Amino acid sequence: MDTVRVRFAPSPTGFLHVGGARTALFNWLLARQKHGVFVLRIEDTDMARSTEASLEGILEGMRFLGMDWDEGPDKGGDFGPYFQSQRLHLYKEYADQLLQSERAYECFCTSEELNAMREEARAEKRDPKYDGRCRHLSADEREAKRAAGLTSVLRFATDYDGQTTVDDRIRGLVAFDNRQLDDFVIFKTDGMPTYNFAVVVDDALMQISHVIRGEDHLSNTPKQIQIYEALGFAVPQFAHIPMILGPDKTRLSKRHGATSVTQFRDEGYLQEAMVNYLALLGWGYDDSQTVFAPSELIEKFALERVSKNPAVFDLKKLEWLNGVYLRDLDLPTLTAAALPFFQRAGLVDESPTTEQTARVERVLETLQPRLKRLDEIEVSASYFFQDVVEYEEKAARKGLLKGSAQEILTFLAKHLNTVSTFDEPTLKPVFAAAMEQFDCKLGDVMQPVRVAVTGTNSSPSMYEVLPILGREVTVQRIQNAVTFITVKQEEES
RNA sequence: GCCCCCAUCGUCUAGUGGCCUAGGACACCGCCCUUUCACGGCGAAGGCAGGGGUUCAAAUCCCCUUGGGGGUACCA
Repeated sequence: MDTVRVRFAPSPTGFLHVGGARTALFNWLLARQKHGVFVLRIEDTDMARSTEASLEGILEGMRFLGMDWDEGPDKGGDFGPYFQSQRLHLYKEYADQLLQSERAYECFCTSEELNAMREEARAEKRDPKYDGRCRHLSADEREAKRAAGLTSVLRFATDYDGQTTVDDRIRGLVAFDNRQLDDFVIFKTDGMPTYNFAVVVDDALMQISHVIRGEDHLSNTPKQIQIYEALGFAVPQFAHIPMILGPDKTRLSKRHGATSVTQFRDEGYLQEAMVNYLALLGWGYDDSQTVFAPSELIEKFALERVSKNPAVFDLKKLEWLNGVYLRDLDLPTLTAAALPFFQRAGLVDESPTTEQTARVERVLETLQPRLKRLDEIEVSASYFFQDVVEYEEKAARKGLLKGSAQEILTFLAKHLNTVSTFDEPTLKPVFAAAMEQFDCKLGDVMQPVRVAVTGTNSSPSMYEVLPILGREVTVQRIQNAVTFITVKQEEES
Protein backbone atom coordinates (compact mmCIF):
# COMPACT_ATOMS: atom_id res chain seq x y z
CA MET A 1 0.00 0.00 0.00
CA ASP A 2 1.15 3.51 -0.75
CA THR A 3 2.39 5.66 2.04
CA VAL A 4 -0.28 7.62 3.84
CA ARG A 5 0.53 11.31 3.58
CA VAL A 6 -1.88 13.62 5.32
CA ARG A 7 -1.69 17.26 6.21
CA PHE A 8 -3.13 19.92 8.45
CA ALA A 9 -3.19 23.27 6.73
CA PRO A 10 -4.19 26.11 9.03
CA SER A 11 -4.16 29.72 8.03
CA PRO A 12 -2.35 31.88 10.57
CA THR A 13 -5.21 34.28 11.10
CA GLY A 14 -6.05 33.36 14.67
CA PHE A 15 -5.27 30.81 17.34
CA LEU A 16 -5.56 27.08 17.02
CA HIS A 17 -9.17 26.56 17.89
CA VAL A 18 -11.03 23.45 18.89
CA GLY A 19 -12.31 22.76 15.39
CA GLY A 20 -8.92 23.06 13.77
CA ALA A 21 -7.31 21.00 16.50
CA ARG A 22 -9.83 18.21 15.99
CA THR A 23 -9.14 18.25 12.23
CA ALA A 24 -5.41 18.15 12.90
CA LEU A 25 -5.92 15.31 15.35
CA PHE A 26 -7.80 13.07 12.93
CA ASN A 27 -5.06 13.61 10.36
CA TRP A 28 -2.35 12.97 12.90
CA LEU A 29 -3.99 9.84 14.26
CA LEU A 30 -4.27 8.36 10.79
CA ALA A 31 -0.67 9.21 9.96
CA ARG A 32 0.63 7.63 13.14
CA GLN A 33 -1.54 4.57 12.83
CA LYS A 34 -0.47 3.91 9.24
CA HIS A 35 3.13 4.86 9.90
CA GLY A 36 2.62 7.58 7.35
CA VAL A 37 3.64 11.20 7.18
CA PHE A 38 1.94 14.15 8.85
CA VAL A 39 2.56 17.43 7.08
CA LEU A 40 1.95 20.85 8.55
CA ARG A 41 1.43 23.47 5.89
CA ILE A 42 0.77 27.11 6.54
CA GLU A 43 -1.81 28.70 4.28
CA ASP A 44 -0.80 32.31 4.55
CA THR A 45 -2.03 33.66 1.25
CA ASP A 46 -4.35 36.10 2.95
CA MET A 47 -1.77 38.84 3.35
CA ALA A 48 -4.10 41.13 5.23
CA ARG A 49 -5.02 38.72 7.98
CA SER A 50 -2.01 36.46 8.43
CA THR A 51 0.24 37.25 11.39
CA GLU A 52 3.38 35.87 12.94
CA ALA A 53 1.74 35.76 16.35
CA SER A 54 -1.02 33.52 15.04
CA LEU A 55 1.52 31.16 13.58
CA GLU A 56 3.28 30.90 16.92
CA GLY A 57 -0.01 30.31 18.68
CA ILE A 58 -0.91 27.52 16.32
CA LEU A 59 2.43 25.78 16.68
CA GLU A 60 2.14 26.14 20.43
CA GLY A 61 -1.30 24.56 20.36
CA MET A 62 -0.06 21.69 18.24
CA ARG A 63 2.79 21.04 20.61
CA PHE A 64 0.55 21.20 23.64
CA LEU A 65 -1.62 18.48 22.16
CA GLY A 66 1.43 16.41 21.32
CA MET A 67 0.75 16.42 17.61
CA ASP A 68 4.21 16.37 16.10
CA TRP A 69 4.61 16.91 12.39
CA ASP A 70 7.09 15.19 10.10
CA GLU A 71 7.29 17.97 7.56
CA GLY A 72 6.54 21.64 8.00
CA PRO A 73 7.75 24.76 9.81
CA ASP A 74 10.88 24.15 11.94
CA LYS A 75 11.22 20.78 10.28
CA GLY A 76 11.54 21.23 6.56
CA GLY A 77 11.03 18.21 4.33
CA ASP A 78 11.34 17.07 0.77
CA PHE A 79 8.19 18.79 -0.40
CA GLY A 80 8.75 22.30 0.90
CA PRO A 81 8.55 25.12 1.30
CA TYR A 82 5.68 24.69 3.73
CA PHE A 83 4.46 28.25 3.68
CA GLN A 84 2.22 29.04 0.76
CA SER A 85 3.62 32.54 0.58
CA GLN A 86 6.94 30.93 -0.37
CA ARG A 87 5.46 28.74 -3.06
CA LEU A 88 4.37 31.48 -5.43
CA HIS A 89 6.58 30.27 -8.24
CA LEU A 90 4.83 26.92 -8.15
CA TYR A 91 1.35 28.41 -8.31
CA LYS A 92 2.53 30.60 -11.18
CA GLU A 93 3.90 27.65 -13.02
CA TYR A 94 0.65 25.72 -12.85
CA ALA A 95 -1.44 28.77 -13.57
CA ASP A 96 0.60 29.21 -16.73
CA GLN A 97 -0.10 25.66 -17.64
CA LEU A 98 -3.81 26.34 -17.31
CA LEU A 99 -3.42 29.49 -19.36
CA GLN A 100 -1.67 27.49 -22.08
CA SER A 101 -4.39 24.91 -22.19
CA GLU A 102 -7.04 27.66 -22.06
CA ARG A 103 -8.41 26.39 -18.78
CA ALA A 104 -7.70 29.76 -17.23
CA TYR A 105 -8.06 33.31 -18.48
CA GLU A 106 -7.50 36.88 -17.48
CA CYS A 107 -10.46 38.78 -16.11
CA PHE A 108 -10.43 42.55 -15.95
CA CYS A 109 -13.73 43.09 -14.20
CA THR A 110 -13.66 45.50 -11.30
CA SER A 111 -15.28 44.72 -8.00
CA GLU A 112 -17.93 47.35 -8.77
CA GLU A 113 -18.71 45.55 -11.98
CA LEU A 114 -18.87 42.24 -10.17
CA ASN A 115 -21.17 43.61 -7.51
CA ALA A 116 -23.47 45.09 -10.12
CA MET A 117 -23.50 41.75 -11.87
CA ARG A 118 -24.54 39.98 -8.70
CA GLU A 119 -27.17 42.56 -7.86
CA GLU A 120 -28.68 42.22 -11.28
CA ALA A 121 -28.67 38.46 -11.07
CA ARG A 122 -30.42 38.57 -7.73
CA ALA A 123 -33.00 41.01 -9.01
CA GLU A 124 -33.75 38.64 -11.86
CA LYS A 125 -33.74 35.70 -9.46
CA ARG A 126 -30.78 34.09 -11.14
CA ASP A 127 -27.83 32.69 -9.24
CA PRO A 128 -25.34 35.39 -8.33
CA LYS A 129 -22.49 33.89 -10.28
CA TYR A 130 -19.78 35.32 -12.46
CA ASP A 131 -21.07 35.32 -16.01
CA GLY A 132 -17.79 34.57 -17.74
CA ARG A 133 -17.79 37.79 -19.73
CA CYS A 134 -13.97 37.95 -19.92
CA ARG A 135 -13.62 34.34 -20.93
CA HIS A 136 -13.70 34.97 -24.62
CA LEU A 137 -11.81 38.21 -24.84
CA SER A 138 -9.55 38.21 -27.85
CA ALA A 139 -5.84 38.65 -27.52
CA ASP A 140 -6.21 42.17 -28.87
CA GLU A 141 -8.92 43.06 -26.40
CA ARG A 142 -6.82 41.80 -23.49
CA GLU A 143 -3.86 43.78 -24.76
CA ALA A 144 -5.96 46.89 -24.98
CA LYS A 145 -7.20 46.51 -21.42
CA ARG A 146 -3.71 45.94 -20.12
CA ALA A 147 -2.49 48.99 -22.02
CA ALA A 148 -5.30 50.98 -20.42
CA GLY A 149 -3.78 50.07 -17.09
CA LEU A 150 -6.53 47.73 -15.95
CA THR A 151 -5.54 45.15 -13.37
CA SER A 152 -6.62 41.60 -13.80
CA VAL A 153 -7.16 38.35 -11.98
CA LEU A 154 -6.97 34.84 -13.31
CA ARG A 155 -10.13 32.81 -13.49
CA PHE A 156 -10.52 29.11 -13.99
CA ALA A 157 -12.45 28.12 -17.10
CA THR A 158 -14.90 25.77 -15.47
CA ASP A 159 -16.41 22.85 -17.30
CA TYR A 160 -20.17 23.30 -17.09
CA ASP A 161 -21.19 19.99 -18.56
CA GLY A 162 -22.26 17.03 -16.54
CA GLN A 163 -21.47 16.45 -12.90
CA THR A 164 -18.47 16.30 -10.67
CA THR A 165 -18.60 13.54 -8.11
CA VAL A 166 -16.71 13.59 -4.85
CA ASP A 167 -15.89 10.16 -3.51
CA ASP A 168 -15.81 10.86 0.18
CA ARG A 169 -14.57 8.33 2.73
CA ILE A 170 -17.13 9.46 5.23
CA ARG A 171 -20.08 10.55 3.10
CA GLY A 172 -19.85 8.27 0.12
CA LEU A 173 -20.49 9.56 -3.40
CA VAL A 174 -21.57 13.20 -3.49
CA ALA A 175 -22.55 14.58 -6.88
CA PHE A 176 -22.64 18.23 -7.90
CA ASP A 177 -24.06 19.61 -11.13
CA ASN A 178 -21.30 21.51 -12.82
CA ARG A 179 -23.75 24.19 -13.91
CA GLN A 180 -23.84 25.25 -10.24
CA LEU A 181 -20.23 26.35 -10.47
CA ASP A 182 -18.82 29.50 -11.99
CA ASP A 183 -15.47 30.67 -13.30
CA PHE A 184 -13.85 31.27 -9.94
CA VAL A 185 -10.74 33.31 -9.34
CA ILE A 186 -7.50 31.40 -8.95
CA PHE A 187 -5.07 34.30 -8.81
CA LYS A 188 -5.84 37.55 -7.04
CA THR A 189 -4.80 41.08 -8.03
CA ASP A 190 -2.32 41.02 -5.17
CA GLY A 191 -0.45 38.26 -6.96
CA MET A 192 -1.53 35.58 -4.52
CA PRO A 193 -3.35 32.41 -5.47
CA THR A 194 -6.75 31.73 -3.94
CA TYR A 195 -7.36 28.87 -1.58
CA ASN A 196 -9.13 26.62 -4.04
CA PHE A 197 -6.22 26.77 -6.42
CA ALA A 198 -3.28 26.72 -4.04
CA VAL A 199 -4.70 23.85 -2.02
CA VAL A 200 -4.83 21.67 -5.13
CA VAL A 201 -1.34 22.50 -6.30
CA ASP A 202 0.05 21.91 -2.83
CA ASP A 203 -1.81 18.73 -2.04
CA ALA A 204 -0.83 17.30 -5.41
CA LEU A 205 2.80 18.34 -5.24
CA MET A 206 3.12 17.24 -1.63
CA GLN A 207 1.63 13.92 -2.66
CA ILE A 208 -1.10 14.06 -0.06
CA SER A 209 -2.99 10.77 -0.10
CA HIS A 210 -5.92 11.69 2.14
CA VAL A 211 -7.44 15.13 2.45
CA ILE A 212 -9.14 15.10 5.84
CA ARG A 213 -10.80 18.43 6.58
CA GLY A 214 -13.95 20.08 7.85
CA GLU A 215 -17.27 19.62 6.15
CA ASP A 216 -17.29 23.30 5.29
CA HIS A 217 -14.94 22.39 2.46
CA LEU A 218 -17.20 19.80 0.90
CA SER A 219 -19.01 22.23 -1.36
CA ASN A 220 -15.73 23.57 -2.71
CA THR A 221 -14.42 20.14 -3.56
CA PRO A 222 -15.90 19.89 -7.06
CA LYS A 223 -14.05 23.05 -8.03
CA GLN A 224 -10.86 21.55 -6.75
CA ILE A 225 -11.46 18.28 -8.53
CA GLN A 226 -11.83 20.17 -11.80
CA ILE A 227 -8.46 21.74 -11.21
CA TYR A 228 -6.85 18.42 -10.37
CA GLU A 229 -8.18 17.09 -13.64
CA ALA A 230 -7.25 20.13 -15.71
CA LEU A 231 -3.72 19.85 -14.39
CA GLY A 232 -3.53 16.12 -14.86
CA PHE A 233 -3.04 15.45 -11.16
CA ALA A 234 -4.28 12.35 -9.39
CA VAL A 235 -7.23 13.13 -7.13
CA PRO A 236 -6.58 12.25 -3.48
CA GLN A 237 -9.04 10.55 -1.15
CA PHE A 238 -11.34 12.96 0.59
CA ALA A 239 -12.80 12.71 4.07
CA HIS A 240 -15.01 15.57 5.21
CA ILE A 241 -15.48 15.47 8.94
CA PRO A 242 -18.47 17.03 10.71
CA MET A 243 -18.44 20.54 12.12
CA ILE A 244 -18.18 21.32 15.81
CA LEU A 245 -21.07 23.36 17.16
CA GLY A 246 -21.68 25.47 20.23
CA PRO A 247 -24.50 24.71 22.70
CA ASP A 248 -26.82 26.82 20.54
CA LYS A 249 -26.09 24.55 17.61
CA THR A 250 -24.37 27.17 15.58
CA ARG A 251 -20.80 26.82 14.48
CA LEU A 252 -18.45 26.96 17.44
CA SER A 253 -16.76 30.34 17.80
CA LYS A 254 -15.35 32.75 20.35
CA ARG A 255 -18.89 33.72 21.18
CA HIS A 256 -19.18 30.40 22.94
CA GLY A 257 -16.29 31.11 25.31
CA ALA A 258 -12.95 29.39 25.29
CA THR A 259 -12.22 27.81 21.94
CA SER A 260 -8.48 28.30 21.75
CA VAL A 261 -6.49 25.22 22.59
CA THR A 262 -3.83 27.13 24.48
CA GLN A 263 -6.51 28.75 26.57
CA PHE A 264 -7.67 25.33 27.68
CA ARG A 265 -4.10 24.55 28.61
CA ASP A 266 -3.94 27.72 30.66
CA GLU A 267 -7.11 26.75 32.46
CA GLY A 268 -5.51 23.52 33.55
CA TYR A 269 -6.69 20.96 31.07
CA LEU A 270 -4.31 18.09 30.44
CA GLN A 271 -3.04 17.20 27.01
CA GLU A 272 -4.38 13.65 27.23
CA ALA A 273 -7.82 14.79 28.33
CA MET A 274 -8.01 17.35 25.59
CA VAL A 275 -6.94 14.87 22.92
CA ASN A 276 -9.33 12.25 24.24
CA TYR A 277 -12.23 14.65 24.26
CA LEU A 278 -11.47 16.04 20.81
CA ALA A 279 -11.34 12.50 19.43
CA LEU A 280 -14.78 11.83 20.87
CA LEU A 281 -16.16 14.76 18.94
CA GLY A 282 -17.24 12.98 15.79
CA TRP A 283 -15.71 9.62 16.46
CA GLY A 284 -16.73 6.70 18.63
CA TYR A 285 -15.37 3.25 19.16
CA ASP A 286 -17.89 0.88 20.62
CA ASP A 287 -20.76 0.82 23.05
CA SER A 288 -18.71 0.92 26.21
CA GLN A 289 -15.44 2.80 26.04
CA THR A 290 -15.01 6.57 26.34
CA VAL A 291 -11.60 6.94 27.92
CA PHE A 292 -8.76 6.47 25.46
CA ALA A 293 -5.09 7.18 26.04
CA PRO A 294 -3.42 8.78 23.02
CA SER A 295 -1.69 5.54 22.08
CA GLU A 296 -5.01 3.78 22.16
CA LEU A 297 -6.52 6.39 19.88
CA ILE A 298 -3.77 5.83 17.37
CA GLU A 299 -4.50 2.15 17.47
CA LYS A 300 -8.27 2.35 17.25
CA PHE A 301 -9.03 5.41 15.15
CA ALA A 302 -10.76 4.72 11.85
CA LEU A 303 -12.20 7.09 9.27
CA GLU A 304 -14.99 4.58 8.75
CA ARG A 305 -16.16 5.23 12.28
CA VAL A 306 -16.26 8.99 11.99
CA SER A 307 -19.78 10.24 12.41
CA LYS A 308 -21.56 12.24 9.73
CA ASN A 309 -23.39 14.63 11.99
CA PRO A 310 -22.16 17.77 13.63
CA ALA A 311 -21.16 17.56 17.29
CA VAL A 312 -21.95 20.01 20.06
CA PHE A 313 -18.96 20.90 22.19
CA ASP A 314 -19.73 19.86 25.77
CA LEU A 315 -17.52 21.58 28.32
CA LYS A 316 -18.95 19.51 31.17
CA LYS A 317 -17.80 16.28 29.61
CA LEU A 318 -14.36 17.71 28.92
CA GLU A 319 -14.12 18.69 32.59
CA TRP A 320 -15.13 15.25 33.71
CA LEU A 321 -12.59 13.65 31.42
CA ASN A 322 -9.93 16.02 32.67
CA GLY A 323 -10.76 14.96 36.22
CA VAL A 324 -10.37 11.34 35.21
CA TYR A 325 -6.89 12.00 33.85
CA LEU A 326 -5.95 14.23 36.77
CA ARG A 327 -6.83 11.48 39.24
CA ASP A 328 -4.84 9.01 37.20
CA LEU A 329 -1.60 10.97 37.51
CA ASP A 330 1.08 9.89 39.95
CA LEU A 331 2.05 12.49 42.49
CA PRO A 332 5.34 13.67 41.00
CA THR A 333 3.73 14.10 37.59
CA LEU A 334 0.72 15.88 39.01
CA THR A 335 3.02 18.13 40.99
CA ALA A 336 5.05 19.03 37.94
CA ALA A 337 1.89 19.84 36.01
CA ALA A 338 0.33 21.83 38.83
CA LEU A 339 3.32 23.81 40.04
CA PRO A 340 2.91 26.56 37.44
CA PHE A 341 -0.61 27.10 38.69
CA PHE A 342 0.58 27.49 42.29
CA GLN A 343 3.13 29.98 41.05
CA ARG A 344 0.65 31.89 38.98
CA ALA A 345 -1.64 32.13 41.99
CA GLY A 346 1.24 33.47 44.05
CA LEU A 347 1.07 30.52 46.43
CA VAL A 348 4.70 29.54 45.96
CA ASP A 349 7.80 31.32 44.68
CA GLU A 350 8.96 31.30 41.11
CA SER A 351 11.83 29.08 42.15
CA PRO A 352 10.28 27.05 44.92
CA THR A 353 12.42 25.55 47.63
CA THR A 354 12.37 21.80 48.12
CA GLU A 355 10.26 22.34 51.24
CA GLN A 356 7.72 24.28 49.21
CA THR A 357 7.62 21.65 46.54
CA ALA A 358 7.16 18.96 49.15
CA ARG A 359 4.31 20.91 50.64
CA VAL A 360 2.71 21.36 47.23
CA GLU A 361 2.94 17.64 46.71
CA ARG A 362 1.28 16.95 50.04
CA VAL A 363 -1.47 19.42 49.29
CA LEU A 364 -2.06 17.92 45.88
CA GLU A 365 -2.33 14.47 47.35
CA THR A 366 -5.35 15.52 49.37
CA LEU A 367 -6.83 17.68 46.63
CA GLN A 368 -6.40 15.21 43.79
CA PRO A 369 -9.73 13.36 44.07
CA ARG A 370 -11.68 16.58 43.70
CA LEU A 371 -9.67 18.28 41.00
CA LYS A 372 -11.30 19.01 37.66
CA ARG A 373 -9.04 21.75 36.36
CA LEU A 374 -5.61 22.77 37.60
CA ASP A 375 -6.56 26.43 37.77
CA GLU A 376 -8.98 25.65 40.61
CA ILE A 377 -5.90 25.43 42.78
CA GLU A 378 -5.78 29.17 43.17
CA VAL A 379 -8.97 28.92 45.20
CA SER A 380 -9.01 25.42 46.62
CA ALA A 381 -5.42 25.36 47.85
CA SER A 382 -5.02 28.94 49.03
CA TYR A 383 -5.61 28.27 52.73
CA PHE A 384 -2.67 25.88 52.83
CA PHE A 385 -0.38 28.74 51.95
CA GLN A 386 -2.10 31.90 53.09
CA ASP A 387 -3.90 33.08 56.21
CA VAL A 388 -7.64 32.90 56.22
CA VAL A 389 -8.54 36.57 56.17
CA GLU A 390 -12.25 36.19 55.70
CA TYR A 391 -14.90 33.54 55.84
CA GLU A 392 -17.38 32.78 53.13
CA GLU A 393 -20.62 34.31 54.28
CA LYS A 394 -22.61 31.10 54.11
CA ALA A 395 -19.83 29.06 55.69
CA ALA A 396 -19.55 31.46 58.61
CA ARG A 397 -23.29 31.49 59.17
CA LYS A 398 -23.63 27.72 59.14
CA GLY A 399 -20.33 26.78 60.69
CA LEU A 400 -19.40 29.49 63.16
CA LEU A 401 -22.39 31.56 64.16
CA LYS A 402 -24.53 28.63 65.10
CA GLY A 403 -24.98 26.35 68.06
CA SER A 404 -22.09 26.00 70.43
CA ALA A 405 -19.44 26.58 67.79
CA GLN A 406 -17.67 29.18 69.88
CA GLU A 407 -17.46 26.98 72.94
CA ILE A 408 -16.39 23.99 70.92
CA LEU A 409 -13.64 25.94 69.20
CA THR A 410 -12.43 27.37 72.48
CA PHE A 411 -12.30 23.88 73.89
CA LEU A 412 -10.38 22.61 70.88
CA ALA A 413 -7.88 25.45 70.85
CA LYS A 414 -7.02 24.64 74.42
CA HIS A 415 -6.73 20.90 74.01
CA LEU A 416 -5.01 20.86 70.63
CA ASN A 417 -2.22 22.78 72.27
CA THR A 418 -1.49 19.86 74.53
CA VAL A 419 -1.15 16.99 72.04
CA SER A 420 2.35 15.75 71.36
CA THR A 421 2.25 15.13 67.60
CA PHE A 422 -0.32 16.42 65.13
CA ASP A 423 -1.78 13.63 63.09
CA GLU A 424 -4.93 11.56 62.87
CA PRO A 425 -4.16 9.22 65.83
CA THR A 426 -3.47 12.11 68.19
CA LEU A 427 -6.20 14.37 66.83
CA LYS A 428 -8.97 11.82 67.03
CA PRO A 429 -9.17 11.67 70.84
CA VAL A 430 -9.39 15.44 71.07
CA PHE A 431 -12.38 15.57 68.74
CA ALA A 432 -13.91 12.63 70.61
CA ALA A 433 -13.50 14.51 73.85
CA ALA A 434 -15.20 17.54 72.34
CA MET A 435 -18.12 15.42 71.18
CA GLU A 436 -18.53 14.01 74.63
CA GLN A 437 -18.11 17.34 76.39
CA PHE A 438 -20.77 19.05 74.25
CA ASP A 439 -22.85 15.96 73.64
CA CYS A 440 -22.87 16.50 69.88
CA LYS A 441 -22.10 14.75 66.63
CA LEU A 442 -18.74 14.67 64.91
CA GLY A 443 -20.00 17.03 62.24
CA ASP A 444 -20.84 19.64 64.86
CA VAL A 445 -17.22 19.87 65.84
CA MET A 446 -15.63 19.33 62.44
CA GLN A 447 -17.57 21.96 60.54
CA PRO A 448 -16.61 24.84 62.82
CA VAL A 449 -12.99 23.75 62.59
CA ARG A 450 -13.23 23.47 58.84
CA VAL A 451 -14.59 26.97 58.46
CA ALA A 452 -12.04 28.30 60.92
CA VAL A 453 -9.03 26.88 59.12
CA THR A 454 -10.19 27.03 55.49
CA GLY A 455 -12.70 29.86 55.45
CA THR A 456 -15.09 27.63 53.53
CA ASN A 457 -17.29 24.66 54.18
CA SER A 458 -15.81 22.40 51.59
CA SER A 459 -12.39 20.86 51.90
CA PRO A 460 -10.67 17.53 52.34
CA SER A 461 -10.93 15.71 55.65
CA MET A 462 -9.72 17.64 58.68
CA TYR A 463 -7.48 14.72 59.48
CA GLU A 464 -5.65 15.53 56.24
CA VAL A 465 -5.80 19.30 56.35
CA LEU A 466 -4.79 19.87 59.96
CA PRO A 467 -1.53 17.88 59.88
CA ILE A 468 -0.46 19.83 56.81
CA LEU A 469 -1.21 23.14 58.50
CA GLY A 470 0.45 22.11 61.75
CA ARG A 471 -0.49 22.85 65.30
CA GLU A 472 0.56 26.44 65.48
CA VAL A 473 -1.41 27.59 62.46
CA THR A 474 -4.40 25.47 63.36
CA VAL A 475 -4.67 26.80 66.88
CA GLN A 476 -4.11 30.35 65.72
CA ARG A 477 -6.90 30.11 63.13
CA ILE A 478 -9.26 28.57 65.64
CA GLN A 479 -8.58 31.42 68.04
CA ASN A 480 -9.12 33.91 65.25
CA ALA A 481 -12.47 32.31 64.57
CA VAL A 482 -13.42 32.55 68.24
CA THR A 483 -12.59 36.24 68.16
CA PHE A 484 -14.58 36.64 64.97
CA ILE A 485 -17.61 35.05 66.61
CA THR A 486 -17.30 37.28 69.63
CA VAL A 487 -17.18 40.40 67.51
CA LYS A 488 -20.16 39.29 65.48
CA GLN A 489 -22.17 38.57 68.60
CA GLU A 490 -21.43 41.99 69.99
CA GLU A 491 -22.54 43.56 66.74
CA GLU A 492 -25.78 41.67 67.03
CA SER A 493 -26.62 42.89 70.50
C1' G B 1 -32.73 32.13 -3.68
C1' C B 2 -29.78 27.95 -5.51
C1' C B 3 -26.54 23.73 -4.30
C1' C B 4 -24.53 20.19 -0.78
C1' C B 5 -24.44 17.55 3.92
C1' C B 6 -26.91 15.79 8.26
C1' A B 7 -31.08 13.89 11.61
C1' U B 8 -31.06 7.88 18.01
C1' C B 9 -31.92 10.38 25.37
C1' G B 10 -30.45 17.73 27.18
C1' U B 11 -25.11 16.47 25.04
C1' C B 12 -21.38 12.86 22.73
C1' U B 13 -22.50 8.32 20.80
C1' A B 14 -23.45 2.28 20.08
C1' G B 15 -26.70 0.33 16.63
C1' U B 16 -25.51 -1.32 9.19
C1' G B 17 -33.41 -5.43 8.52
C1' G B 18 -34.87 -9.81 13.17
C1' C B 19 -30.03 -10.23 19.00
C1' C B 20 -33.69 -3.41 20.52
C1' U B 21 -38.69 -3.94 25.80
C1' A B 22 -32.80 0.80 21.69
C1' G B 23 -26.82 -0.06 24.91
C1' G B 24 -22.89 3.24 27.12
C1' A B 25 -20.71 8.01 28.77
C1' C B 26 -21.39 13.26 30.48
C1' A B 27 -25.07 16.26 32.67
C1' C B 28 -29.54 15.96 35.78
C1' C B 29 -32.37 13.52 40.01
C1' G B 30 -32.52 9.96 44.24
C1' C B 31 -29.98 6.63 47.62
C1' C B 32 -25.42 4.62 49.88
C1' C B 33 -20.48 5.90 51.75
C1' U B 34 -19.35 10.26 54.92
C1' U B 35 -16.73 15.45 59.48
C1' U B 36 -18.13 19.14 54.62
C1' C B 37 -17.01 19.09 49.35
C1' A B 38 -15.45 15.82 45.99
C1' C B 39 -14.21 10.69 44.63
C1' G B 40 -16.52 5.92 44.51
C1' G B 41 -20.94 2.55 44.44
C1' C B 42 -26.14 1.73 43.38
C1' G B 43 -30.64 3.32 41.09
C1' A B 44 -34.24 6.46 38.42
C1' A B 45 -35.64 9.57 34.55
C1' G B 46 -34.76 10.55 29.52
C1' G B 47 -34.36 9.30 22.68
C1' C B 48 -35.11 6.56 17.15
C1' A B 49 -38.12 14.60 14.28
C1' G B 50 -43.05 13.79 11.47
C1' G B 51 -45.61 11.36 7.43
C1' G B 52 -45.77 7.85 3.64
C1' G B 53 -43.91 3.46 1.42
C1' U B 54 -40.73 -1.52 0.76
C1' U B 55 -40.69 -6.14 3.83
C1' C B 56 -43.21 -11.72 7.26
C1' A B 57 -40.13 -8.03 10.07
C1' A B 58 -37.39 -1.06 10.02
C1' A B 59 -33.92 3.04 14.50
C1' U B 60 -31.70 0.45 10.37
C1' C B 61 -33.78 0.60 3.03
C1' C B 62 -36.65 4.37 -0.33
C1' C B 63 -39.61 9.02 -0.89
C1' C B 64 -41.69 13.56 1.02
C1' U B 65 -42.05 17.22 4.90
C1' U B 66 -39.76 19.62 8.82
C1' G B 67 -35.48 21.02 11.39
C1' G B 68 -30.16 21.98 11.77
C1' G B 69 -25.42 22.83 9.46
C1' G B 70 -22.34 24.22 5.30
C1' G B 71 -21.25 26.44 0.51
C1' U B 72 -22.41 30.03 -3.00
C1' A B 73 -15.73 35.90 -2.02
C1' C B 74 -9.94 38.72 -5.42
C1' C B 75 -11.23 34.35 3.30
C1' A B 76 -9.22 29.94 4.16
